[in-house]
Amino acid sequence: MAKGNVSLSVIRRLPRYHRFLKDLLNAGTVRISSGDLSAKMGLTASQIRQDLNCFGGFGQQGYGYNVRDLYEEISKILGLGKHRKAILLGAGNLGRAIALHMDFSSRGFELMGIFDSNPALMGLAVGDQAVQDSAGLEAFCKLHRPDIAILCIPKEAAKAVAPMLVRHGIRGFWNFSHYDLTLDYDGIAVENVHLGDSLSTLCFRVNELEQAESE
Amino acid sequence: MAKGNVSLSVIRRLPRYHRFLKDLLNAGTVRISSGDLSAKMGLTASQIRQDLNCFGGFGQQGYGYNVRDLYEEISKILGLGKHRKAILLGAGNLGRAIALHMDFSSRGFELMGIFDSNPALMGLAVGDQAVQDSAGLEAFCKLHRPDIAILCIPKEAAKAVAPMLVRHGIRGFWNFSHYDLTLDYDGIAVENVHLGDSLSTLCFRVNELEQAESE
DNA sequence: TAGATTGTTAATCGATTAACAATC
DNA sequence: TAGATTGTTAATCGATTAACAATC
Repeated sequence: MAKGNVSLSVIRRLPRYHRFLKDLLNAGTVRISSGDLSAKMGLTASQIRQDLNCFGGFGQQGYGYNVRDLYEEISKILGLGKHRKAILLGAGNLGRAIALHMDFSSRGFELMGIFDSNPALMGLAVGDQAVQDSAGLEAFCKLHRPDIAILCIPKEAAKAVAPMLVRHGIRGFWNFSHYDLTLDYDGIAVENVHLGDSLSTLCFRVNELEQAESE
Repeated sequence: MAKGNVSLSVIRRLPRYHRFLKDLLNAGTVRISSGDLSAKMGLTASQIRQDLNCFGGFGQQGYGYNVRDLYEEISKILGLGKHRKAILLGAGNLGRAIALHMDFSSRGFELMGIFDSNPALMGLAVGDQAVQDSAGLEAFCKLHRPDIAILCIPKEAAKAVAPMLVRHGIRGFWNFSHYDLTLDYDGIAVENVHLGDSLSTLCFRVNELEQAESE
């Protein structure tokens, strides 16, 4: 399945393929060619074939790709359905929304615990969980060995807690904080979600379009 | 200031420069060289100089860059501090968190209204706003002419409401839904935040690291 | 078999990095 | 002036696109 090192650009497109294939599957489509899929997704057919062939030949000449097979292959490649253990740090607005809004289980994760240091939030119900005191976080990690940590805490708190998490075997961070984990840790997967940066980018692009218009 | 067309890769780095410069400014740093900044940010000095020179020569040979000046230049380039009008569609967990968590005003936006179609949410207070009925959305748009719409609604709802928003002059979408706006509209800025895709990518990368370890 | 479409190699394009002359 | 560091051009690298032989 895996073929050496696949570039991050390719990997980042996989979840999107996965989504489109799921829709096709739900719509009852049995087969699709790279050409048809490219039209639906706004990519080139070449890129789709190139991307998929990083992982193996899933198609059939003259026919295209079987939607269900390809969907399941990509699920496997992504490693969804592994039930890794996740913990969430920070039960503020964003943290609570992430806990309630995301479908963790369909993406190979189980949310095992929600932690915060604010006494006012202790015991607060968030979905089927109760917010726990960060004071117990290290003991929890020792006992349960979570695989990934979701950081919905301020920059300084993230910086302070990260070494402990790494020491206890955390393998990935889903990082909503402004702390630059990538710079300090090696061999650990970090996915940054910088919402503020995204909004700033939108601001730039709206201005750019407006300027182009008035010229 | 603007120098023709700047690539999206460069633009996406600007908010990050902006953040680091703000930190330097708060720390009282007066000047910084591309070399020092590159070490802090994990980039090459070359790239920093290349990026900045898309917009003009902000440095001084033999000295480097003045932190405050550069910070303000980038603010200007991004167009922060313009007070554009934003509306938020979808007052679910994610929508409410975005409304409460983001600092819109420091990024050139003013959140003018929050809309939802769920009767149970009507009038609910979210920060200093109350959730309004989507039934009144078109009239609101006609009257207030919002610049951007934040979509925290399901795919089908996004698809249904987008044409109306575009008709009333929306210039940008901050899109948290799975609807692919980019495919249907031209000349409108779309920033997608696909949280699910990001989580799936993390899943892949954690697996990849683990496999590499066991080899 | 003929038509369609893949898998894969080669060509192109764009982005990053290196190098260095200009200059503060 | 000498040292430092930019702005900018040239070289490298990687990603995307095009082309086509293989083959279902």
